[in-house]
Amino acid sequence: MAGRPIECDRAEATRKATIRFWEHGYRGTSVADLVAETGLNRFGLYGEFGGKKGMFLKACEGYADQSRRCGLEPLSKATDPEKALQVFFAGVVASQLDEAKPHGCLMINTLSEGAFQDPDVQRVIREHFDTVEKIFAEVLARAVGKKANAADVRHAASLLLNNLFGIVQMARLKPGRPVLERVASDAVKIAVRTAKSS
Amino acid sequence: MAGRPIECDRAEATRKATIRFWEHGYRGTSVADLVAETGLNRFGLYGEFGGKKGMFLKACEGYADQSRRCGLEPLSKATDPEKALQVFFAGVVASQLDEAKPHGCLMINTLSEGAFQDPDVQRVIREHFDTVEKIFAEVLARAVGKKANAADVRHAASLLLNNLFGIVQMARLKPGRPVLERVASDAVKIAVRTAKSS
DNA sequence: CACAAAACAGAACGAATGTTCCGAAAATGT
DNA sequence: ACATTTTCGGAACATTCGTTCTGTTTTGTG
Repeated sequence: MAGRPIECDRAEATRKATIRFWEHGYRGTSVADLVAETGLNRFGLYGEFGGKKGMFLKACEGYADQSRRCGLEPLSKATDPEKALQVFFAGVVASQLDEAKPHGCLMINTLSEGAFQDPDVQRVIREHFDTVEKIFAEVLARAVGKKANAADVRHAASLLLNNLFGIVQMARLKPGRPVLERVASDAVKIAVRTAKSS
Repeated sequence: MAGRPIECDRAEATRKATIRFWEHGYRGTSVADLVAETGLNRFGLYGEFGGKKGMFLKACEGYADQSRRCGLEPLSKATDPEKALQVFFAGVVASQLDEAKPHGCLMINTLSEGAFQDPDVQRVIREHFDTVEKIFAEVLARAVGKKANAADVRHAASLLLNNLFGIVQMARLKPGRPVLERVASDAVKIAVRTAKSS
């Protein structure tokens, strides 16, 4: 039962790997890159994460978790739902324009990558966006009030998710901050209006 | 001036290569794949296209060209602009749901791939979406009529492009045809209304 | 202080990558 | 028919890929 204790800091390694995957994608990241970036050695990488794919899964799970904790939880707790949505989307735009971060969103990037074909990866991504859409719907319902129609709210949430996808992709073309901000702002206004009208 | 005549059909080879890149991306397509798919041999591939990147560029150019010819030209020529936009977006949805075609859109897929970092590739993609947005704006202006405000129209075109991006990404999650169709339909309605209101 | 257990560092693996090169085959011009 | 020119088919190239394996070092336990 004795033995050398592990050196690796799983959390920190996952964080580093996430950045790398986020910026270069699954295919664009080699195990050598991961070793260099995370400080792990191959032994640890395979022992603790089960290789490249395992590491990618952990990265995705962590990213989704963080996204929901930082972005979505404030939405659920907000007293002014529409305002909260505006803040959320403004945050998305700001995040996309932040040059210190990789471009795009790891979840959305992965949607159009080969890695999405993997069942485990697909599960994480789908689960994430299911949650996002669900929370959108919940917040929209609160914004509308008691007379909310469930179908309209669900549809408005789809619109919102659609625009979220759009904004992140659009940001890659660097159309300028005002354009993105107005698109984001309008997307929220329109979604709220859609959720109301039947 | 004599010599064996070339066997390769450039147009057909480009078409085949386009399918492959569209489905698997730049990174996910190897030269061996291209050789197998197009029927070209390596000699022809390098001689006629200048290698993998050259082939990808030709594929992108051809795809953009075809997209504009089939999707956008009807928009420009339409007598009923709003109806034409509806038809256009319905076509996009149908295309995304068509299981005979690869998923997504080569242009949009490439936006979030490493290949987008290449200046030549980036030029083709940007040019394409500039054109798309410009035609959206032109059609929206016609839908609004003489009293169209240029800034509003431009913004509405951004909204439309944003939703186009969204729909294509959203389709990967396979949310069901009705959802996509309603998102598409609403996106057009909203854009037209936005272009009108000042 | 040994002994065993675990992790480290990196060599080694076969397969796949994009590209280049070369002998064989084929078609044209004389 | 012959020589020349060009393509063909695939071998060969050096890298790089993800993964495995093998000594060596470091730790905890008896």
